[in-house]
Amino acid sequence: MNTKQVVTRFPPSPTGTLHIGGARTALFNWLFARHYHGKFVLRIEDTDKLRSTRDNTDSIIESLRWLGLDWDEGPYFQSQRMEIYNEMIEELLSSGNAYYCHCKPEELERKKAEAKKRGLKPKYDGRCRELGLGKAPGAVVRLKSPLSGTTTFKDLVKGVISIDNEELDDLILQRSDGSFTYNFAVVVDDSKMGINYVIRGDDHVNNTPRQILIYKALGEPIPLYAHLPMILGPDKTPLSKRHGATSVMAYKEMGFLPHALLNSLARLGWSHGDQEKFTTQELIDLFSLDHVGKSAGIFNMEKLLDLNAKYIREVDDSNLADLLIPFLNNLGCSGLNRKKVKEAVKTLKARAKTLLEMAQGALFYFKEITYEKQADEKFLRPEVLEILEDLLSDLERTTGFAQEELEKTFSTFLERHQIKLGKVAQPLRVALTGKTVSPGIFEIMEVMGQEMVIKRLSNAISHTKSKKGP
RNA sequence: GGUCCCAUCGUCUAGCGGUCUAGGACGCCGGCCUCUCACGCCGGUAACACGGGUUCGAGUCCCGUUGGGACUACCA
Repeated sequence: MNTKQVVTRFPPSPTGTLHIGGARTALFNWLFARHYHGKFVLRIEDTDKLRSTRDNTDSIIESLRWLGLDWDEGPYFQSQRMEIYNEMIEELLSSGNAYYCHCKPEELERKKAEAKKRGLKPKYDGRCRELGLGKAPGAVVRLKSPLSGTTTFKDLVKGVISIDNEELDDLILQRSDGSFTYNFAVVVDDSKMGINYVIRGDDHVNNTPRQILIYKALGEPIPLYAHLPMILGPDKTPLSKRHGATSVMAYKEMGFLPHALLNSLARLGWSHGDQEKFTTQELIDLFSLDHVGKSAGIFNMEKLLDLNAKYIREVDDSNLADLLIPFLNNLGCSGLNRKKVKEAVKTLKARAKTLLEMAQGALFYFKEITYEKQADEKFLRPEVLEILEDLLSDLERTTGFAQEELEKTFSTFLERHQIKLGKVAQPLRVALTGKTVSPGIFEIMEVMGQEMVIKRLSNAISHTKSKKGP
């Protein structure tokens, strides 16, 4: 039995915000670590000084927190680990597993182009490999990798993958400006941090043999790998900024619940029979790499929307009100009465797929309304004036504004006029909300309260009267 | 070009040689419910890329074809 603790990691590069693909990678690493009661490490790969920003780092961290993906160690910053990389370079140099190369970039470029033209592999020719060159301005450090043989690893999702070492050339570990390359830094960090499961995007499979070679040169144990399939946009190309909303924070702003996103991400590439909905605990208990699919998938917005709607319905009214208030504020509603928001939420929760949508649907409770043109023309007609006026006087007279009481008031009203509810419901709805679509009229009347209902109804009546003309 | 990876309904997927005339979910289309819209409920639509093997038997294993994708940087 292997008693070694599982250690996974998520190493975002702060050259952008956390996007859907990154979030899924983080989630799988997190789930795997939690499932095995292991450790989840966060490491910021900010070696690209030009493109890495503090804002992006903060935003990535905020996104992870929002999703509820907590880490046990870190965040580490690669930019603060230069001494370690340097030490490792020295070690490789002295063990003969790496060497200085003095070749000029332009020269290499030229050779590469030439090789390509002749249909050969554009790889480094190993000119400086055995020269025993020393440090010099413009020199880089290269890995002395095996010329023959194959490098094989058993990917936990893809199976055995092997590649001839001939395909790999002596890759650069340290650049001429002293900085370190990605493949090198990753291996050093993963190794130093004790990462034993590397779960990452599919786009790294080709890097894996190179990294394994570095582990071997370092004499360090090689982790187990699991490569996750890519997430594609609707056009079947890898998800990118072009696809609009790809950043996790954008989903927050659109009114998605973090758990809905999480659930949705989990189901993209992983499955557990026919189950679609999972609590976080179920995800942790059930997650395993052998039910991760091998093929790339398209991120399905419709399904996320549906899941989000389902989860919204599960949140209790009071919490939902708290979640909704910021969205309402953004839409210009201030000084909100929390209790009224809660009552409003009750009427809206089955009708909104996102918090934003719900806030928009709740606006008529909290802001002055305007009549939608179509609604106005179709339902606020002089023919219904008489009925509306009579209804208004009934509503003014009644003392009960709870739903059941309103229903009673209405049934006697309808009986007196010998009409069906359908006849008054739509005009009344337009009068109260300005729209033809809303929650049930009794529900909204109760939430609005007598005063507002009477005011809106009389406004609608005078508005309709004004249409008659002289 | 080379190397590597991938291939079930429109989409996410179940399927780990027989239970598959291929199941679930989203979407879409009907219906019921009904004061509108939703919710809910009921029903329907729709897929194993192709061709060879292996086997008594293949969606499931092997090979090839085709089609996607990744990598091929002194980016990560």
